Amino acid sequence: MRVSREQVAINRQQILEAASRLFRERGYEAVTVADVMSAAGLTHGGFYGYFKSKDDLVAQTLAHVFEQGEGGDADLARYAARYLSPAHRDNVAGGCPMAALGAETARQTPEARAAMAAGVERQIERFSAGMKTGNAAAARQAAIGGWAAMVGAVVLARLCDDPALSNEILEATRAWIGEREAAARD
Amino acid sequence: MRVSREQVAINRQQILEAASRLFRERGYEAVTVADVMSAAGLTHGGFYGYFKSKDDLVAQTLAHVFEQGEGGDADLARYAARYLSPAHRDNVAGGCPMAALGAETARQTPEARAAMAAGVERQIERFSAGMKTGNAAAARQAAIGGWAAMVGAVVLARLCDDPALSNEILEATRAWIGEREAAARD
DNA sequence: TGTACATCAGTGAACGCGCGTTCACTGATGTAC
DNA sequence: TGTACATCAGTGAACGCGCGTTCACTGATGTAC
Repeated sequence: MRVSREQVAINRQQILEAASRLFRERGYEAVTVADVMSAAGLTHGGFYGYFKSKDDLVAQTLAHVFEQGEGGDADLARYAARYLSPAHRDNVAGGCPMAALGAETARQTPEARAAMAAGVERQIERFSAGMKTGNAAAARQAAIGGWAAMVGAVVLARLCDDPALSNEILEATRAWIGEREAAARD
Repeated sequence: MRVSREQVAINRQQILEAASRLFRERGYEAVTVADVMSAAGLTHGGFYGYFKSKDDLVAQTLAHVFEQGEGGDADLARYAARYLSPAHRDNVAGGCPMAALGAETARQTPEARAAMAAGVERQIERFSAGMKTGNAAAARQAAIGGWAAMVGAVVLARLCDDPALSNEILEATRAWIGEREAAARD
C-alpha cells in the first residue's frame, strides 16, 4: 500500500543506513538486496522504487556515508587514538568504510569508487589543515602518512586471531604516528 | 583421462597460481571455480579432486602464497620503495595479497584468516630484524607502523581516480616512512 | 621386457539453490471539486 | 470541510541465470605377473 511522502524519505534513509552497516560487515557481494530491505523493515520487491540496481545502491550508500562530513576530529593524534582502538577494530559494521571496504570498492563501479575517493581526499585535507607544523608540504605529508598507517593498521589488526598481536598492531601504530608528529613539531 | 603423478602436481600448482592471481584481481566471491580451473587449463568438474570446496581453495591458496617465504627485502626503506611504486599499485593480480584482499580475508573461514595472519606476523618479524636501530622495542614499533602505512597507502592509492593524488599518496607515505626511520637512527 | 587389468584424473552434463530483477496486484495517500 | 477518484509505495510470486557441487563416463597411467 501507498505510504506518505515523509515515510518515503524515512524509508530511503533506513535502506541506506542498513546497507551501509551490512556492506561493511559482510562485503558488497555477500549482502543481498533482500537482506538490505529486510533490515530496513521492507520487502525486497520495493527496492527498485528507490534504486536503479544493486550497483546503484552501493554507489549511493557510499555517497551517503561520505556526504555527512564524517564529523571527525581534525587533530591527527586525537583521531588516531580513537581510530586505533580495539573498540573500532571490533566494530566493523559501524566503523571506517575505507578499512572495511577499501580494496573491494576499488573493484566497484566508477560511481562507487569516486564516492570513496572523495572521502579520501576530504580526510587528507582535514588532517592537513589541523596539523600543528607550520610547513604546509610537511603537514600534508604527515596527514597522508598518518592516515595510510591508520587504515592499514585496522586492516591488519582485523586479520589477526591472536588478540595480543592485534592489540600490539593498533598500539604500535598509534605510538609511531604520535612520535612522528612530535618530531615534526621540533 | 588419467594423467601422470607429475602432471597432477603441476596441475595443482597451476590451479593455486591461477586462483592467487584471480582472487587478488577480482576478490574471492567474483571468481568462480570454473574461472580458476579454466585459467589453469582444466575443466571445472575436476576441481573436487584437488580441493574439498571453494572455501578450501581460498585457504590453501593463501597458505601457498605465504608459504614461499615471500622472498622479500628485510630493509624497510628499500622494501617501501618498491611496495609504494605505481607499478605495484597497478599490478593488483601480482601484488601484495594483504593490500588486495586484507579486509575480505578477515571475513573468510578461520583457516584462510590464519594463513594471512601468519603472513602478517612473518612480515613484521622480518622488518624488525632488519631494522638499523639498536633498541628492539623501537625496531618492532617502526616495523609495525611502517608496514601498516604501506598497506594502507596502496589501498587508498588504488581507490583514487585522480592519478596525481594517487601518486602523491604513494610518494608521501614513502617519504614519511623514510624520515621516520632516519629520525629513529639518531 | 611385454601384456592384461585395475586405478583414477579429467570431462561435461546435470542438479538444486539463491540471487537480481520484474510484474500484477493492493490499498493508503494525495488531490480535485 | 467532505467526498470520489487517481496515484503510486509496498507486497510477494515468479523469472531466468549463474553458481557450487555431483556424477556417470572415458581413456591414459600405473602395476602385477
